[in-house]
Amino acid sequence: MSKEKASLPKGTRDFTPDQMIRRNYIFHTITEIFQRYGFLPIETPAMENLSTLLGKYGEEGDRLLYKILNSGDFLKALDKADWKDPDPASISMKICDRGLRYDLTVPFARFVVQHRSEIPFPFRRYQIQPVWRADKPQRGRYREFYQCDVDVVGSDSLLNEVEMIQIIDEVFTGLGISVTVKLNNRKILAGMAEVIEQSERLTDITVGLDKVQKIGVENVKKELLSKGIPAASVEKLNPVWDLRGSIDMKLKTMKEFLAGSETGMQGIKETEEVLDFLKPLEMVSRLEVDMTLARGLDYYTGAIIEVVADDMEMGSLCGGGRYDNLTGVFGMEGMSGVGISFGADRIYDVMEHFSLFPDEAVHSTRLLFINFGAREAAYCLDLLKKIRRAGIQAELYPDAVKIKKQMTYAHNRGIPFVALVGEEEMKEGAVALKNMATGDQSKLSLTALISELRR
RNA sequence: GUGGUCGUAGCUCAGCAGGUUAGAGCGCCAGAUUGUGGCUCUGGAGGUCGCCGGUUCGAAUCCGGUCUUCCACCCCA
Repeated sequence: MSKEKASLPKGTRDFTPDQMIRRNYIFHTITEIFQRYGFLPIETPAMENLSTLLGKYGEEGDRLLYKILNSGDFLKALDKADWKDPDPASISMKICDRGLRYDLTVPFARFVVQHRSEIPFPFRRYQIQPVWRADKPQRGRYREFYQCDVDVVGSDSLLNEVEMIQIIDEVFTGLGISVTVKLNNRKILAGMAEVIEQSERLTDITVGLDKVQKIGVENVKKELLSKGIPAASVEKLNPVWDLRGSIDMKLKTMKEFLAGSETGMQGIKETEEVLDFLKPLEMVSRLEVDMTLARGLDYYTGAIIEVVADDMEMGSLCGGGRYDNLTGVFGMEGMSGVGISFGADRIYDVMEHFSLFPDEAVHSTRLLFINFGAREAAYCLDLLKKIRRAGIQAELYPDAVKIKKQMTYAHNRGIPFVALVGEEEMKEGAVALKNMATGDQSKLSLTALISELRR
């Protein structure tokens, strides 16, 4: 019989207890802040109907969706043409009705529409769950990863954008990560496309703009030209490349640039308003207005936000923005929302890189009882019950193996105290307590032991 | 999805112009110490050299494929 080799699908990972304790530290920090801002938790299924997911993330996004093969005889759905001249895209649509969720925002929009009668608007929810993308794995890029989302739907107020940025600031200062928060507005990008008379090429332009820091202005210009955007239009963008200096200076230049675009000016106005609210709030993280920040997701319509770690190449740690009509595709118009999403796995990698995890995060068993045999073990069980009731994390070694082995186990697990209760201690009604750090050992009564460990 | 890269003991890695029984450190197990971990000493176990196929008298070493890792592009948390 051939043995199966233990392995995992590409891009997925197990988490060891050590890692889970650290991951939970991140989740707890984030959850606590979400709750403090009055957000309510929800969960949605790992799989959604494929129709819910398709078309929401752009062409690239559709490619990265994991599709689930239908149960039963899924081949029935195919006709002769499919067999003769197979087209993977159309075939997959016929044999897959469901897919794994790609993010938490679209399922949330679906949730809102479906539960509209039960939800008090504006609805503030948070959601921490894994998502799946069929991307090629790299550092900071996994096929299964956790997102931590907060969204407000049913409110146009820019106060929501302000709160999102506050939450970002609190989360990252809470975790001790130094970040830069980048802010832009889709309306500004749309205005730019308008001003250079290339509105219909908005996506190409934003994708190009997004690459400026990475490949440089000249290469971006080349790319735009190669995509068929006229040289005259590309040249008109020059003021955007040259943006320098303070936020106010950038906005001033952009106002002149966008003067002819109503949409663009609206974007500027919104951005200024958010910044005005933020000003007296004194953020810890650096806030930047970045006119080249694009964000790929198609559904953003207003503010767009991205957070990157300082002094480390790690993509974005958090991203989000305003989407005016996500629920519209599910038949519920006029419902605007803003939301952000924290990438827990990237946050973990950054914290690991900078050694930002506190030691106290590892809180496990404090006292181990050595097992001397059935009679002694039964006696220890009774002591354990009282010790646990006193709130002390304690356990009994399950097998009556050599003391040395049991001591080694305690040592390897970092358990600070060991209790030895053999025949002699049972007779005396005492417990021999050994402090593993100092090596000191003394005989104590149960109450003395409890008060010792409580310190 | 395109291009490249890595893969030897549980871990980190050495070995490789093809040639007897594939090594080290750490870890693990046992003993020195039959009611005591960490330190020390002694001994031991553990490898289809990612997987499949090819070239060769002979392959960990060369070639092809495949899977995995990491990287660039694309895109993104």
